[in-house]
Amino acid sequence: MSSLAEIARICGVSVGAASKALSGKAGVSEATRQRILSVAAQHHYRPNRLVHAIQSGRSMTVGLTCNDFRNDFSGRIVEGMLEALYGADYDAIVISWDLCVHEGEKVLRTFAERRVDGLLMFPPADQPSQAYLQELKTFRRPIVVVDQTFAGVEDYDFVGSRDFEGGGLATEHLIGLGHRDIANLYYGKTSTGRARLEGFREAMQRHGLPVRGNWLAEIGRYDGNLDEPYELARRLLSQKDRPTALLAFNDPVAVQVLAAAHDLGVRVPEELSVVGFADLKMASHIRPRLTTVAQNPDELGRRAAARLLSRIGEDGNGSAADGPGVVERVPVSLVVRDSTRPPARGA
Amino acid sequence: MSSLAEIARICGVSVGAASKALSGKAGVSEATRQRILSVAAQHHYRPNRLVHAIQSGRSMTVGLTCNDFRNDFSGRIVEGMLEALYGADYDAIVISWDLCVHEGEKVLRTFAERRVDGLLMFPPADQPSQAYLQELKTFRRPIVVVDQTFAGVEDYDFVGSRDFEGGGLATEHLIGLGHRDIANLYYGKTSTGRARLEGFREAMQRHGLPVRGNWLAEIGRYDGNLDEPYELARRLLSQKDRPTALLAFNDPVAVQVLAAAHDLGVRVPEELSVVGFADLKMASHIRPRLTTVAQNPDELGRRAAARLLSRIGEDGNGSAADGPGVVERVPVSLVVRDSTRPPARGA
DNA sequence: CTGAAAGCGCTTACAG
DNA sequence: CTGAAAGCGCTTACAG
Repeated sequence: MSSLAEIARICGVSVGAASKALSGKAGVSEATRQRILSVAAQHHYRPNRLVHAIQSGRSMTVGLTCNDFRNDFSGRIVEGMLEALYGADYDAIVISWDLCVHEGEKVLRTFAERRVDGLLMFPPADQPSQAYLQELKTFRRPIVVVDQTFAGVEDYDFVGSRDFEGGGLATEHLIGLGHRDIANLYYGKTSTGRARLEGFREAMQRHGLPVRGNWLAEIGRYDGNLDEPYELARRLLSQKDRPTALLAFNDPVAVQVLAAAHDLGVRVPEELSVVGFADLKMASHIRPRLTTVAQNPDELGRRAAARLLSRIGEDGNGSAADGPGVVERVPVSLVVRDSTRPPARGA
Repeated sequence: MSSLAEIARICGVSVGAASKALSGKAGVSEATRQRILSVAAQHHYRPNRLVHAIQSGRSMTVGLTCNDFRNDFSGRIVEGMLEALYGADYDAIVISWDLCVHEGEKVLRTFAERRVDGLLMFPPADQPSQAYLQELKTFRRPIVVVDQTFAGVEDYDFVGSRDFEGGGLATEHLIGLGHRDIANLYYGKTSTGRARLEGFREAMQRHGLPVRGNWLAEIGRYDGNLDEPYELARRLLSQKDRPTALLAFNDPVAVQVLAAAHDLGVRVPEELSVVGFADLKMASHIRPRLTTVAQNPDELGRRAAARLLSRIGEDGNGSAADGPGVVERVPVSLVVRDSTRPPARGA
């Protein structure tokens, strides 16, 4: 990789002159500038941005920790982020959240040592260690938490979805169809899961409908296989007094509900209405097409990145010191498809 | 962010001494070292890795371009890469491939300016511009292409799956079940799609079975909605002489085939056997569970990263100059589930 | 054991 | 218009 010094030497000028010529600054004759420019192009000269980062104190990079890239939801969040960052000439250094949980402090140290200008945290359900939270405190740069909150990050900016409203929307939809016996397969370990459940509860209460204990199932372990959600759904649907409708934590869980119903011979939507959450691509691909609460992951990612960039712009290490973070909630909307319909039997 | 100079000043030593103490080098008394260490810890001193990158000529970062993070396949590749990189104390600067296609040269320039030590390219179907390929040539660092090849990158190292064998495996499975009338919904725009089709062709030929033109459908446009694959499947299955089995380009396409079959009232697997490719999570979640050719994306990612790291280790700008790149093919395997069974009517 | 100096690749005031 | 020098934050020979 040819250096400025080489270019300067070839052109017979000082590095200072070469620097000015290449950066478009005044102080060199047009002839000299052209000569330098052409030599630089010939030699594929690429200015070393690391130097600029050191000199300016801005690395023009942000750290990005993501829980998993395996689904259409987090993937689109990441894409939204990358898009917004790219537009601001920023790049992302990406580390998977798994590593954050297991070696969290080390990961944060890496980010600090690489002098990222800010941090985008897309956390999963697993609560990070105390050491991690501790290290976060000493991370003197803006942080934006995305989608999910957890204990210890209340002070940072947050961009998420209107999960509570989403839970309400889904419930209202089912109640509007005439359902009264509504089950909920929720994921209490995450802030989103709890909010959706609360939205459900509140809507049920508003309509004077009871939330029955045996129609409430909590997912304890959420992994890629989704074995537990499947089993829970199966158990729930095997009961004598089966619900006529079910709200799932999200689309993948809803797919497990469909699978369990299928395996038990319970027809959807004839005998059971199912609502998901997220509106992943799969939701409209499977049969029956899934009714779900659509989120806007791209927007989530873009807004999170935009907020971080604006914090970085504010300068003055806009970290926790500034007091409680700003909370932004992206709207959700109900998408009605084929997995819901009025109940067959009277409630 | 406190600097070494500050730490040194506080301790009343030279920066040189502080540097030695913190890096564990000899040349400072144990007492001094301890003092420096404790002051550094108190002030949350984080060495500036950008400086180290400049001094050593190694940034300990690699560029990673990915076509889309939206699915379980590419996501797991990326995770495999991040895992391997992290183990070698490397980090990834991630840019989405979309940007590579549209502003490819600019993206590569960014990587060059950030002095990444190598490049992991996970390309999609879209052929990048000439300007991009041109810029690639002047990128004097190792490059590893993953999963998919395209014209102009034959000289770089490549890590992909045994797509050809996979196509053969799937076909042999169907033939073994007694199918003779096998359709193929393929994606000719990608190297993987072409290889799978060839594997199919070769297997059919080996068994003396004809590949019928009207049972061969090429996907022209592959996007997230998969509207075209759905339509193609629908048309294919609406023919008078319907095939008894169908090979899909990949799992998402197979899901569209299931949807089309469902919508036409064609029962799977009773009237139609369907085989996918990839073994995404969804494959075992949907009903009927999908028979598919399993790939190993994590391994793909890990191997690609390992190969890149080894090239970087070799030093001497191991780029195209070294002649044709090494090609590595990760094995695939058939996973038989519920979407395939012997044909009902005689062939 | 400790400090002063050079150097990594650049930019930016400051002299000629 | 052009060059020499200082400085960004560090490391590493080289003197004391």
